[in-house]
Amino acid sequence: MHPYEKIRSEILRRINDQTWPAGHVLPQEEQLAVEFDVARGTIRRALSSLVDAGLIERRRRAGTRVVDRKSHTSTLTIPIVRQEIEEAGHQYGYKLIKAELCGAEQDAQGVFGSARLRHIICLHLSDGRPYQLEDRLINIDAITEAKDFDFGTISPNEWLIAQAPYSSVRTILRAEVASEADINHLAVSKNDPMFVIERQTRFNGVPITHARLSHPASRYQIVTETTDIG
Amino acid sequence: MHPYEKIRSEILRRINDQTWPAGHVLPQEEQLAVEFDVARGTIRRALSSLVDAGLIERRRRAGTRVVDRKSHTSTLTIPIVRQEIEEAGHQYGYKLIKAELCGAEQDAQGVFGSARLRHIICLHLSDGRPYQLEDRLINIDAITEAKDFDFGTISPNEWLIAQAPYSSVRTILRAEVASEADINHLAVSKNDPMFVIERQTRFNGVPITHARLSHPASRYQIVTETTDIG
DNA sequence: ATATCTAATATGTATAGACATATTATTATT
DNA sequence: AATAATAATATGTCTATACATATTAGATAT
Repeated sequence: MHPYEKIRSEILRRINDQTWPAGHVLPQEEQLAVEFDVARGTIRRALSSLVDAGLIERRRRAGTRVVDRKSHTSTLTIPIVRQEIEEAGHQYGYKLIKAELCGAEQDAQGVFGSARLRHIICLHLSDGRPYQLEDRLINIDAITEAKDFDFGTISPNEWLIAQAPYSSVRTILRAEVASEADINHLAVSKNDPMFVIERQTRFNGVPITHARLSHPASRYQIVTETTDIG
Repeated sequence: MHPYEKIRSEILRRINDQTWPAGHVLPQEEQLAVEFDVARGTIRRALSSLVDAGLIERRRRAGTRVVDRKSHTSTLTIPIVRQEIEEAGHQYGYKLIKAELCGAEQDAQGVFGSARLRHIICLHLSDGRPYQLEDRLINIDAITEAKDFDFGTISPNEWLIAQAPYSSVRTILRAEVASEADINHLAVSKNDPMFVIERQTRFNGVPITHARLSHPASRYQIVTETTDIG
């Protein structure tokens, strides 16, 4: 165990046992460096990982204080669907349903402005069973190669991640009742609940793509686990 | 803009425009330090934030390589429910439905072993309207104060976060059809979809609490946005 | 060929000192 | 009493150097 890890553990202990309760201002770096008999840089290393973990906040001149935790944060990882299915040990299948050019009329949220779009609907299968219905818009003014690409065998999901860089992603998670399209393609019934992921990516502010990914609720859930920094 | 930020941007640019495609091994720290005319520490600062962003991977002796992105990661923040409601500008309300001692029989997942438990069911309201139904088990062998605490006015959610430290959290997100309890307390109908958050916290490996938080799907969704490190 | 030991090496950690900068607290001015 | 200028200060960044360590590539032995 490195010195910075030992120091981090000790500080964590003091936060957890309320020696340093929420709102408490910690001793400054120089003082901690003296206490633990290390260089200031080592103290900074320990503290910065506690900042990342959301346990403390630091501000110049004001110092370091223990955060009053009002939320749980964890890292949400949404793999590309083929990967997800294959890692679960199943056979991945893909079917293109529709791929046509369109304009702003399909863009219900109006995020793409006046850009020309391609509208793609496709189905991802796990062991031949419908797993995810993908309904996607791609900005072909930004990704010109998307205009004529044949999505018959490669899904837009996969193609885009290899092709188009993105710098920011907005993800919405929600439950919905099965739509007409869901019922038609995902082998679900009227009134069945769906787990829907909506995702929008941008590159340097320019909207690249918007996707609605719907799953039968009975066959889908998202699990996240925080890493324990004892 | 600090030197390390400029360097990070430049490296990011090279990754995005495929100068350094997925799998490519970057020049080593010393070489980058010469190229950008900075100290090695500054290069490390730039690279480590790209590691955090999931864009590169580093291994001793093997070097630094561009990750083949197979997933989108973002930070999921689940605030405590009172905070969530009040920040949306609504009036928070709380109602205890049930709070009794029990044993392992209520622990469907069997995570608590033979620990004694307290089983609490309560309702969170937004402007008087049912918002979230909380069904929780607390390990009273680990949190002894929970045995006799009166949850009549303070919700276990809030009480626990102030009381009990946790070091790891497992969160499951899923869609379900309304259960009997949901229908009884959340003003939803049979067949209505629910958005369910299941959360289990541990402290140094000991299970502290398990909660099932259900919301009417029509009134709830989770939004996450990655920060753009252009 | 296969397994094991050995050396090379890129990243990881720690130190110590200098300077930068946001933010707060104090003082001076209106 | 409110506002603006000024000084103090804790954190943030950068440098330069030394040593540690995981991992790999090559040499050696089985």
